[in-house]
Amino acid sequence: MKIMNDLEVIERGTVEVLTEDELKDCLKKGPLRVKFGADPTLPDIHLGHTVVLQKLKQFQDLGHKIIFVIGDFTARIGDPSGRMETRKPLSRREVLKNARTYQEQVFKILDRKKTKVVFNSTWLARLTSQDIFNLASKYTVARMLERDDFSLRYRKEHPISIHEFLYPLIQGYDSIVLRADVEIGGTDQKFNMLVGRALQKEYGQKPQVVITMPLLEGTDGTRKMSKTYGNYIGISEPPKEIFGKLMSISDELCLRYWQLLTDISPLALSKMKGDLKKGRLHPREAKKNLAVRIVEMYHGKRAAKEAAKEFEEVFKEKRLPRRIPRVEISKKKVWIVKLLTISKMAKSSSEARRLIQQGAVTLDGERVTDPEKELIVREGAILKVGKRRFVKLIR
RNA sequence: GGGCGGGUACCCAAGCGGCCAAAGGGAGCAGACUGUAAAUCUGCCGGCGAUGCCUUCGGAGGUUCGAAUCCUUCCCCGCCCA
Repeated sequence: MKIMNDLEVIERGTVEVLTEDELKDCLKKGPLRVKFGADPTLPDIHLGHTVVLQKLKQFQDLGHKIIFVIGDFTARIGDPSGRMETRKPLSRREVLKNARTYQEQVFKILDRKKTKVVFNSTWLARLTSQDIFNLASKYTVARMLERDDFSLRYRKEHPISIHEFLYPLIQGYDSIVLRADVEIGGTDQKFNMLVGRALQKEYGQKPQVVITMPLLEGTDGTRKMSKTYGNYIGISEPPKEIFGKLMSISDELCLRYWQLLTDISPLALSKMKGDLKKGRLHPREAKKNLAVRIVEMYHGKRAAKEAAKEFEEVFKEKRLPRRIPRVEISKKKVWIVKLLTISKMAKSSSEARRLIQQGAVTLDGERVTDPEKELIVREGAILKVGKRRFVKLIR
């Protein structure tokens, strides 16, 4: 009975479990070793990562052991998953720095006490070329080319480097070393994780159960959330930012975010769906609740409340934000274009001119339309560019 | 080793002697509309105190009144044959 219940919790929200039967068997045998790997290629983890992390948390709550593999070695090879081109290799220093912030952030979700953190360079850096050849002999080029991203690149005559073929093998080797019972990752990791399974078999181990989680769409609603696309929300961003970004997602995304990013029960979710459909709940409210909930998760109740309040004030009541960056102006008279560039509101004076011409600039609520305008700086004057960027002028 | 095709702005991609700061698309930014929605529409989208000037089309030279476009050379990339 307990097993059936655990199974239900584990499977909720997953895309695939390979295979369910194996998972059941494993559950019978007691606590599982659940592997989760992350290559510290970028310093911040964003909401997209949290989908998998929350699943891991559920495993922890059920009493299983999480092995968090920091791919300090693999990061330097570069995961080819979903890529149309080879990744640029990272320096050892960058990787280590990223790894540190990763850990900090990951434990906002995971229970530190129930997590074992390992660095895969510990064993991977020690492999001899002999070991690597041996490993490489366990898999074939044809099977590698089955992979979507590889075959696409191959067909399009884009380069594929040999080391990219090695990547899945190396990652799979982690599973062998760790004797993983289960590995969890996004759907983009399916291939790599399956290679791990195949290799475990080759090395005489019981193959790991592979669980894939959906990839979260970014704030643009189409592509997966990723820093390179600039459509991400980092969990370490200021509450105000997280709140604002969440408020500007589309209504369709809102429900998806509820489902994947919060611990909302299936029941509550379907109720919300119904309410939205029947007009009992305004989409904006649903979004606001979501924003509050998520900020709460990473910054606490108070921050969430404040962010919500300020949001209302600035955008609904058109009031000024609480904290406005100050810029000191020494001269009494300033050319507007200069003012915009020195206050970093515009990257170049060409851009400053453009913004003025497009009517994006106001000073104390008054629109500035003349790019040649010389203005007298009033202490505490508010310069606004676009809808949300403010600066206070100080003498 | 041989043959072929390429390197253009943040990305994709046209242009192949002047009309090119360089078509088109995407991203981004701004404005309108709104719920800071999304979608849509419009504009902008190298730099410069700026009706002009300066720097860009892989690098360096050259031809020409004039080069992203032609020539030489170098670097880089892909494919095919071996």
